[in-house]
Amino acid sequence: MADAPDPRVTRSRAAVLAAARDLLREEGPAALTHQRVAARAGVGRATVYRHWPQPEQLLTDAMAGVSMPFFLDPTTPVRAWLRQQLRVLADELVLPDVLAVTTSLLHGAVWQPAITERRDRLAAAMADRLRRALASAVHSGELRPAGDLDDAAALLIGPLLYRAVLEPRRPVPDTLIARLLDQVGAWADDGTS
Amino acid sequence: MADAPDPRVTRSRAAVLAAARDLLREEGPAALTHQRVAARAGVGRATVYRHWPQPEQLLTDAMAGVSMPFFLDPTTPVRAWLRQQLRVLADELVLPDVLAVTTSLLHGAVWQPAITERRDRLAAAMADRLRRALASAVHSGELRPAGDLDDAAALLIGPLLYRAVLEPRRPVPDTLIARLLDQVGAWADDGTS
DNA sequence: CTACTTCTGAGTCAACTTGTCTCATAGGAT
DNA sequence: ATCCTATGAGACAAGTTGACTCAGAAGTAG
Repeated sequence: MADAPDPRVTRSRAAVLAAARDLLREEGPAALTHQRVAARAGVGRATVYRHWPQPEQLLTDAMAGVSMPFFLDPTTPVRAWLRQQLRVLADELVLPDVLAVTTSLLHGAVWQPAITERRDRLAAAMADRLRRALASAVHSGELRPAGDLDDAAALLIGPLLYRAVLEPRRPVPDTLIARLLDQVGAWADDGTS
Repeated sequence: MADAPDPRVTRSRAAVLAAARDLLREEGPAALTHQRVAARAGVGRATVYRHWPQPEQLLTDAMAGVSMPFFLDPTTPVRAWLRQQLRVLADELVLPDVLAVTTSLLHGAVWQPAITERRDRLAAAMADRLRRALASAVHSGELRPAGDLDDAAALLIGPLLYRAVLEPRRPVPDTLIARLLDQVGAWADDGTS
């Protein structure tokens, strides 16, 4: 039972992680050295080494602080839920914290196996959630799909990702989201246009 | 007139850039230190410093070696040309060299102004080329657009980018590309289905 | 072929960073 | 009040960085 967490440990970890998140957002993952994080957190350098012997773990934990709870708990009608989820995703993706974590994840995944695994889990989770939600809509008769449901993640999230990382100054209009929705298939008219 | 390029300079630059590209592909931009590049290129460390005083320039030049000549010189019918361009783009994006440059570009653009500018130029060029090609198709009556042509880049390239950086093990089937094409608008029947 | 200019690579050097270790001390449990 | 443990300060060797020097090789011009 790890039931008695020393308050000092809790405090140190929190301060370091907050500093790491700030540095990640402001200057990118390369700034997450033990020294800089320790200085920013107002903490001894040795303390950072104690809790995170390898800088990679520090980056991982800092990224984990920004979670991505998208496409969870679908509601009916699925179309309205999906529209709202895509809207939220588009808006969140351009937030500095989220963008920093996203690009660091995509970038790090190319060369660091630990991050590759994280990325794969995220991608699989998103694809799976979307597939399930859409499958339920198909089952209930709300949606007549226009193609493989396994492609839905790429089709729906892809354009939002493109805007966030390649054209960050162009916001995603609601009309674009509507277009993405229509592309998934034919939706039964539910009055929400 | 810089008409007399010293062969020694040419040779050194070529060797260093080749080494830099290899390192970028194999280990990412963080590996592009003067020391490692010099060692890999079989060149003196001072030589690398002479030509690229700042490591950032070295990264930029190494990335420039992998160009992205997509969506150039549209032909008619535009639909067939676009399908072929998307096919090539999807296939190229997963190549190690291209993927390394792409993710480094997206990642670096978040914090390094020089790379931000590169990314913006690339994004603007792709959007512009696509917009022009589609506009000509509209003008010739080949395409009846289903929405803003300025969104075409995000709609067409976004899903391919998503697959490349988030689901690199899932190839892009031709059926997905066909789906992307149909989403741009209604194409006049040209017999190529 | 000779004399010149320029680039190269090896090396030195100080400043800095990294990872490890020690130790006095303060915060927190009992 | 007493013990325990995490902390922060600092020391330390090893490695890296960026700047510099210099002899010699490569290339050019006569």
